[in-house]
Amino acid sequence: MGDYLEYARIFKALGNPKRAMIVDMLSCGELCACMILEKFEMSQSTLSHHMKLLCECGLVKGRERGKWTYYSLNTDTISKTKQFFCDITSAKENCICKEGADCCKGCDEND
Amino acid sequence: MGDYLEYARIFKALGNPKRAMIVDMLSCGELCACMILEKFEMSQSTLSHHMKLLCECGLVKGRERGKWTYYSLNTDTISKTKQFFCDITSAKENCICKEGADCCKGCDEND
DNA sequence: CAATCATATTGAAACTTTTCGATTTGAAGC
DNA sequence: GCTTCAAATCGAAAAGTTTCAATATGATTG
Repeated sequence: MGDYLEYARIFKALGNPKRAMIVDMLSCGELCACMILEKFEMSQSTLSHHMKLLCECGLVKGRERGKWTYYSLNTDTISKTKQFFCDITSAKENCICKEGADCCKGCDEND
Repeated sequence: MGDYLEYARIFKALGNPKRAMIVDMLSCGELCACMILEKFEMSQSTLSHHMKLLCECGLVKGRERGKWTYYSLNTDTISKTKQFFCDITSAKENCICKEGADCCKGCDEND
Protein backbone atom coordinates (compact mmCIF):
# COMPACT_ATOMS: atom_id res chain seq x y z
CA MET A 1 0.00 0.00 0.00
CA GLY A 2 1.09 3.62 -0.16
CA ASP A 3 1.38 3.91 -3.90
CA TYR A 4 -2.00 5.54 -4.24
CA LEU A 5 -1.17 7.18 -7.54
CA GLU A 6 -0.48 3.86 -9.21
CA TYR A 7 -3.62 2.27 -7.75
CA ALA A 8 -5.67 5.31 -8.75
CA ARG A 9 -4.41 4.98 -12.34
CA ILE A 10 -5.69 1.40 -12.48
CA PHE A 11 -9.02 2.29 -10.84
CA LYS A 12 -9.43 5.25 -13.18
CA ALA A 13 -8.98 2.88 -16.11
CA LEU A 14 -11.65 0.57 -14.66
CA GLY A 15 -13.84 3.55 -13.85
CA ASN A 16 -15.48 3.55 -17.25
CA PRO A 17 -18.18 0.92 -17.82
CA LYS A 18 -16.97 0.08 -21.32
CA ARG A 19 -13.42 -0.48 -20.13
CA ALA A 20 -14.65 -2.57 -17.17
CA MET A 21 -16.58 -4.65 -19.70
CA ILE A 22 -13.56 -5.02 -21.99
CA VAL A 23 -11.52 -6.28 -19.04
CA ASP A 24 -14.25 -8.81 -18.27
CA MET A 25 -14.31 -9.87 -21.93
CA LEU A 26 -10.56 -10.49 -21.80
CA SER A 27 -10.91 -12.57 -18.66
CA CYS A 28 -11.27 -15.84 -20.49
CA GLY A 29 -8.51 -15.23 -22.97
CA GLU A 30 -6.82 -13.12 -25.58
CA LEU A 31 -8.95 -11.19 -28.10
CA CYS A 32 -8.00 -9.14 -31.12
CA ALA A 33 -9.08 -5.50 -31.30
CA CYS A 34 -11.51 -6.13 -34.15
CA MET A 35 -13.34 -8.72 -32.08
CA ILE A 36 -13.72 -6.36 -29.14
CA LEU A 37 -14.90 -3.64 -31.52
CA GLU A 38 -17.67 -5.90 -32.85
CA LYS A 39 -19.25 -6.03 -29.38
CA PHE A 40 -19.49 -2.27 -28.89
CA GLU A 41 -21.15 0.69 -30.55
CA MET A 42 -18.00 2.71 -30.64
CA SER A 43 -15.67 4.05 -33.31
CA GLN A 44 -12.38 2.30 -34.01
CA SER A 45 -10.39 5.30 -32.76
CA THR A 46 -12.35 5.36 -29.50
CA LEU A 47 -11.66 1.70 -28.86
CA SER A 48 -7.99 2.23 -29.64
CA HIS A 49 -7.91 5.00 -27.06
CA HIS A 50 -9.57 2.81 -24.41
CA MET A 51 -7.12 -0.02 -25.10
CA LYS A 52 -4.23 2.39 -24.74
CA LEU A 53 -5.43 3.46 -21.28
CA LEU A 54 -5.89 -0.16 -20.21
CA CYS A 55 -2.37 -1.00 -21.41
CA GLU A 56 -0.75 2.10 -19.91
CA CYS A 57 -1.98 1.30 -16.41
CA GLY A 58 -0.70 -2.27 -16.77
CA LEU A 59 -4.04 -4.09 -16.65
CA VAL A 60 -3.84 -5.26 -20.25
CA LYS A 61 -1.02 -6.42 -22.53
CA GLY A 62 -0.97 -5.94 -26.30
CA ARG A 63 0.68 -8.42 -28.66
CA GLU A 64 1.14 -7.45 -32.31
CA ARG A 65 0.98 -10.07 -35.04
CA GLY A 66 1.03 -8.66 -38.55
CA LYS A 67 -1.96 -6.39 -39.05
CA TRP A 68 -3.62 -7.51 -35.85
CA THR A 69 -3.18 -6.60 -32.20
CA TYR A 70 -4.19 -9.17 -29.59
CA TYR A 71 -5.04 -8.05 -26.09
CA SER A 72 -4.96 -10.05 -22.88
CA LEU A 73 -5.09 -9.40 -19.15
CA ASN A 74 -1.95 -8.84 -17.14
CA THR A 75 -2.63 -11.12 -14.20
CA ASP A 76 0.21 -9.65 -12.13
CA THR A 77 -1.41 -6.23 -12.10
CA ILE A 78 -4.80 -7.75 -11.35
CA SER A 79 -3.46 -9.69 -8.37
CA LYS A 80 -1.71 -6.58 -7.10
CA THR A 81 -4.91 -4.56 -7.42
CA LYS A 82 -6.95 -7.25 -5.69
CA GLN A 83 -4.48 -6.90 -2.84
CA PHE A 84 -5.68 -3.32 -2.33
CA PHE A 85 -9.04 -4.74 -1.25
CA CYS A 86 -7.40 -7.28 1.02
CA ASP A 87 -5.31 -4.53 2.62
CA ILE A 88 -8.29 -2.31 3.34
CA THR A 89 -10.25 -5.15 4.91
CA SER A 90 -7.59 -6.19 7.43
CA ALA A 91 -6.60 -4.28 10.56
CA LYS A 92 -3.24 -2.54 10.58
CA GLU A 93 -0.59 -1.24 12.98
CA ASN A 94 0.60 2.38 12.94
CA CYS A 95 -2.60 3.55 11.42
CA ILE A 96 -3.59 7.16 11.15
CA CYS A 97 -6.64 6.38 13.28
CA LYS A 98 -4.37 5.85 16.31
CA GLU A 99 -3.28 9.50 16.30
CA GLY A 100 -5.69 12.04 17.77
CA ALA A 101 -6.98 15.06 15.93
CA ASP A 102 -7.33 18.03 18.26
CA CYS A 103 -10.68 19.09 16.90
CA CYS A 104 -12.25 15.74 17.75
CA LYS A 105 -11.04 15.06 21.28
CA GLY A 106 -13.78 13.39 23.22
CA CYS A 107 -16.17 12.95 20.32
CA ASP A 108 -16.19 9.18 20.60
CA GLU A 109 -18.23 9.18 23.77
CA ASN A 110 -21.33 10.64 22.10
CA ASP A 111 -22.27 7.25 20.75
CA MET B 1 -20.75 -9.65 -13.04
CA GLY B 2 -22.60 -7.73 -15.71
CA ASP B 3 -23.33 -4.62 -13.74
CA TYR B 4 -20.46 -2.71 -15.24
CA LEU B 5 -21.98 0.67 -14.54
CA GLU B 6 -22.13 0.02 -10.83
CA TYR B 7 -18.58 -1.35 -10.73
CA ALA B 8 -17.36 1.58 -12.81
CA ARG B 9 -18.92 4.01 -10.32
CA ILE B 10 -16.94 2.42 -7.51
CA PHE B 11 -13.71 2.32 -9.54
CA LYS B 12 -14.21 5.93 -10.61
CA ALA B 13 -14.44 6.89 -6.95
CA LEU B 14 -11.18 5.01 -6.23
CA GLY B 15 -9.60 6.47 -9.35
CA ASN B 16 -8.41 9.57 -7.55
CA PRO B 17 -5.29 9.15 -5.41
CA LYS B 18 -6.66 11.25 -2.56
CA ARG B 19 -9.87 9.21 -2.41
CA ALA B 20 -7.89 5.94 -2.59
CA MET B 21 -5.85 7.23 0.36
CA ILE B 22 -8.96 8.23 2.32
CA VAL B 23 -10.35 4.71 1.84
CA ASP B 24 -7.06 3.28 3.13
CA MET B 25 -7.19 5.65 6.10
CA LEU B 26 -10.67 4.40 6.95
CA SER B 27 -9.54 0.79 6.74
CA CYS B 28 -8.73 0.51 10.41
CA GLY B 29 -11.79 2.29 11.67
CA GLU B 30 -14.17 5.16 11.69
CA LEU B 31 -12.81 8.72 11.37
CA CYS B 32 -14.50 12.08 11.58
CA ALA B 33 -14.26 14.48 8.66
CA CYS B 34 -12.04 16.93 10.55
CA MET B 35 -9.50 14.20 11.23
CA ILE B 36 -9.30 13.26 7.57
CA LEU B 37 -9.01 16.93 6.65
CA GLU B 38 -6.00 17.34 8.95
CA LYS B 39 -4.04 14.82 6.87
CA PHE B 40 -4.55 16.56 3.52
CA GLU B 41 -3.75 19.90 1.94
CA MET B 42 -7.25 20.41 0.71
CA SER B 43 -10.08 22.80 1.43
CA GLN B 44 -12.96 21.69 3.60
CA SER B 45 -15.40 21.93 0.69
CA THR B 46 -13.18 19.75 -1.49
CA LEU B 47 -12.98 17.06 1.17
CA SER B 48 -16.75 17.21 1.61
CA HIS B 49 -17.15 16.65 -2.12
CA HIS B 50 -14.76 13.66 -2.10
CA MET B 51 -16.60 12.11 0.84
CA LYS B 52 -19.90 12.55 -0.97
CA LEU B 53 -18.59 10.62 -3.99
CA LEU B 54 -17.23 7.85 -1.76
CA CYS B 55 -20.60 7.59 0.00
CA GLU B 56 -22.68 7.75 -3.18
CA CYS B 57 -20.94 4.75 -4.71
CA GLY B 58 -21.45 2.79 -1.50
CA LEU B 59 -17.79 2.40 -0.48
CA VAL B 60 -18.14 4.60 2.59
CA LYS B 61 -20.88 5.18 5.15
CA GLY B 62 -21.46 8.47 6.96
CA ARG B 63 -22.81 8.64 10.51
CA GLU B 64 -23.86 12.01 11.89
CA ARG B 65 -23.50 12.79 15.59
CA GLY B 66 -24.24 16.38 16.46
CA LYS B 67 -21.82 18.67 14.65
CA TRP B 68 -19.62 15.81 13.51
CA THR B 69 -19.83 13.32 10.69
CA TYR B 70 -18.01 10.03 11.13
CA TYR B 71 -17.04 8.02 8.09
CA SER B 72 -16.32 4.31 7.84
CA LEU B 73 -15.92 1.70 5.11
CA ASN B 74 -18.88 -0.29 3.86
CA THR B 75 -17.39 -3.76 3.90
CA ASP B 76 -20.23 -5.24 1.83
CA THR B 77 -19.38 -3.01 -1.13
CA ILE B 78 -15.69 -3.73 -0.71
CA SER B 79 -16.25 -7.50 -0.74
CA LYS B 80 -18.45 -7.17 -3.79
CA THR B 81 -15.82 -5.11 -5.57
CA LYS B 82 -13.08 -7.56 -4.64
CA GLN B 83 -15.23 -10.19 -6.32
CA PHE B 84 -14.78 -8.37 -9.64
CA PHE B 85 -11.10 -9.28 -9.50
CA CYS B 86 -11.90 -12.88 -8.58
CA ASP B 87 -14.33 -13.09 -11.49
CA ILE B 88 -11.84 -11.81 -14.04
CA THR B 89 -9.16 -14.23 -12.90
CA SER B 90 -11.23 -17.39 -13.22
CA ALA B 91 -12.27 -19.09 -16.47
CA LYS B 92 -15.92 -18.85 -17.49
CA GLU B 93 -18.51 -20.61 -19.62
CA ASN B 94 -20.48 -18.81 -22.35
CA CYS B 95 -17.76 -16.26 -22.81
CA ILE B 96 -17.63 -13.84 -25.68
CA CYS B 97 -14.29 -15.36 -26.64
CA LYS B 98 -16.08 -18.57 -27.69
CA GLU B 99 -17.93 -16.76 -30.48
CA GLY B 100 -16.02 -16.06 -33.68
CA ALA B 101 -15.58 -12.59 -35.15
CA ASP B 102 -15.63 -12.73 -38.95
CA CYS B 103 -12.72 -10.34 -39.38
CA CYS B 104 -10.40 -12.58 -37.39
CA LYS B 105 -11.07 -16.06 -38.73
CA GLY B 106 -7.88 -18.01 -38.81
CA CYS B 107 -5.77 -15.44 -37.01
CA ASP B 108 -4.95 -17.75 -34.13
CA GLU B 109 -2.64 -19.92 -36.16
CA ASN B 110 -0.05 -17.16 -36.68
CA ASP B 111 1.38 -17.77 -33.24
C1' DC C 1 -31.36 33.36 21.25
C1' DA C 2 -26.78 34.79 19.46
C1' DA C 3 -22.31 33.09 18.53
C1' DT C 4 -19.58 29.37 17.24
C1' DC C 5 -18.27 25.33 15.11
C1' DA C 6 -18.39 21.20 11.72
C1' DT C 7 -20.14 20.11 7.35
C1' DA C 8 -22.66 20.67 3.08
C1' DT C 9 -23.87 23.25 -0.94
C1' DT C 10 -23.25 26.59 -4.62
C1' DG C 11 -21.05 28.68 -8.50
C1' DA C 12 -17.15 29.38 -11.15
C1' DA C 13 -12.46 28.55 -13.18
C1' DA C 14 -9.16 25.25 -14.71
C1' DC C 15 -8.31 20.89 -16.22
C1' DT C 16 -9.26 16.09 -17.91
C1' DT C 17 -11.90 12.65 -20.34
C1' DT C 18 -14.74 10.93 -23.93
C1' DT C 19 -15.89 10.64 -28.40
C1' DC C 20 -15.70 11.27 -33.27
C1' DG C 21 -14.06 11.86 -38.18
C1' DA C 22 -9.94 12.37 -40.71
C1' DT C 23 -5.36 11.04 -41.36
C1' DT C 24 -1.18 8.21 -40.70
C1' DT C 25 1.38 4.01 -40.13
C1' DG C 26 2.75 -0.34 -41.26
C1' DA C 27 1.82 -5.26 -42.58
C1' DA C 28 -0.14 -8.45 -46.21
C1' DG C 29 -1.81 -9.66 -50.60
C1' DC C 30 -2.01 -9.09 -55.40
C1' DG D 1 5.05 -1.25 -55.92
C1' DC D 2 0.11 -0.26 -55.42
C1' DT D 3 -3.99 -1.57 -52.80
C1' DT D 4 -6.19 -3.08 -48.88
C1' DC D 5 -6.82 -3.76 -44.26
C1' DA D 6 -6.10 -3.21 -38.92
C1' DA D 7 -4.81 -0.23 -35.68
C1' DA D 8 -2.77 4.20 -33.92
C1' DT D 9 -2.59 9.10 -33.80
C1' DC D 10 -4.34 13.82 -34.33
C1' DG D 11 -7.39 17.67 -33.58
C1' DA D 12 -11.60 19.33 -32.09
C1' DA D 13 -16.17 19.49 -29.69
C1' DA D 14 -18.77 18.20 -25.80
C1' DA D 15 -19.14 16.52 -21.25
C1' DG D 16 -17.33 15.58 -16.79
C1' DT D 17 -14.03 16.31 -12.76
C1' DT D 18 -11.40 18.87 -9.47
C1' DT D 19 -10.74 22.57 -6.76
C1' DC D 20 -11.57 26.78 -4.30
C1' DA D 21 -13.87 30.77 -1.88
C1' DA D 22 -18.16 32.13 -0.38
C1' DT D 23 -22.36 31.00 1.64
C1' DA D 24 -25.88 28.05 3.88
C1' DT D 25 -27.35 24.65 7.30
C1' DG D 26 -27.96 22.93 11.55
C1' DA D 27 -26.16 21.36 16.10
C1' DT D 28 -23.97 22.97 20.40
C1' DT D 29 -22.53 26.23 23.79
C1' DG D 30 -22.59 30.30 26.47
